[in-house]
Amino acid sequence: MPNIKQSKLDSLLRAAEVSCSENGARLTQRRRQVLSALMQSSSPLSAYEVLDLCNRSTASAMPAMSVYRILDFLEQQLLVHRLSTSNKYVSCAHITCDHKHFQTTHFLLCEGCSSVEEVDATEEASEALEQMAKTVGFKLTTQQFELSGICTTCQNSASGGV
Amino acid sequence: MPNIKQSKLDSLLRAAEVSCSENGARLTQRRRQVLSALMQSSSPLSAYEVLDLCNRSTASAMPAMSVYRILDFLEQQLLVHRLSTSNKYVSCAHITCDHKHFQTTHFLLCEGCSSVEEVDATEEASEALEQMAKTVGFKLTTQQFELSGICTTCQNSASGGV
DNA sequence: GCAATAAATGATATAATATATCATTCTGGC
DNA sequence: GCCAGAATGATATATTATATCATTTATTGC
Repeated sequence: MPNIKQSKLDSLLRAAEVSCSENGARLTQRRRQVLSALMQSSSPLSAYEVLDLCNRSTASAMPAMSVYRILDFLEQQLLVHRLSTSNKYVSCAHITCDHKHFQTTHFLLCEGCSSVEEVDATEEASEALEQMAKTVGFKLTTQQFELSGICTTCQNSASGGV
Repeated sequence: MPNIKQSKLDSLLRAAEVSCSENGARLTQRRRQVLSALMQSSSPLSAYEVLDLCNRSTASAMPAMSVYRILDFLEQQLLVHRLSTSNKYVSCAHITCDHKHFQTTHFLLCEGCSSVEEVDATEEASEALEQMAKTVGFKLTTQQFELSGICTTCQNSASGGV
């Protein structure tokens, strides 16, 4: 499960903290706990899965309510993304770099290992979708797409698992 | 709410019945009731919304369990589609025509009036998305996309509603 | 530093959504 | 009519999410 180095995790959390303070927000202990759980997971987590992980790592139990509140907060801060097709959450892949979402984001969800790849939309894809919508008079506003498929690793391993 | 003519509804239901029997399945009274509710709705409905509509139109109350079962059935028959971004259901737009889903289907969801437009993917869109996924080694399997936007009607009415 | 204020969290209740399971009814083939 | 399988009813319960008020923690102005 912790397929991430401690040093990496620390630097991610530090970047997240900076990002928050730039918005006049605080990355509190609880929020750090939730974000940390997501960062350490190799796959998206439901709110209650996050809750379980948090309550496994600390003595003081966190109420479910807090997890929802904190996930909302982290989402607003663009530190996590909510995958609406599965009602689960992933930490943002852009926390360490510039941490901007210039264009539409695509999430590639592996059906084999449940991993998620966060990629920016290509010009071609955005245009093709816009054009398609335009033919029936629709003006797109979607900023996020969730696509299912098989990742490289799972394609190469016949079994399909990790 | 019933923005569909009775004659139209009847022909849709008849087509659905034929489609079922071609698969060796039956469109029972209950199933017809559920499908009919979705056909008459101008926007996607949650399972419990379907339930309410069904229970408004008949004397004998339907248990929630049945609605879920029947929605699963209708989905397997490709008579309804489940929108995973909202956990709601819509009746298939292809029931009267050939009723086939040759390629990937896109659902255009209007943020103004909640209407849904079901369209087939264009070559360009499919290719562009595949190509994009390919750059990170993903092989797409998604057959359904849900895109948010504003429909023609809502674009033209300043208020944004119907 | 300290009271006043706002932000965050805790605690609890409950709403909304979905599934599991077994009993009963309906249907078509014999 | 009887049987087997399909469909539905009935009930319980799991899962997910929100509402609300109390309490604690941080921040600000003094």
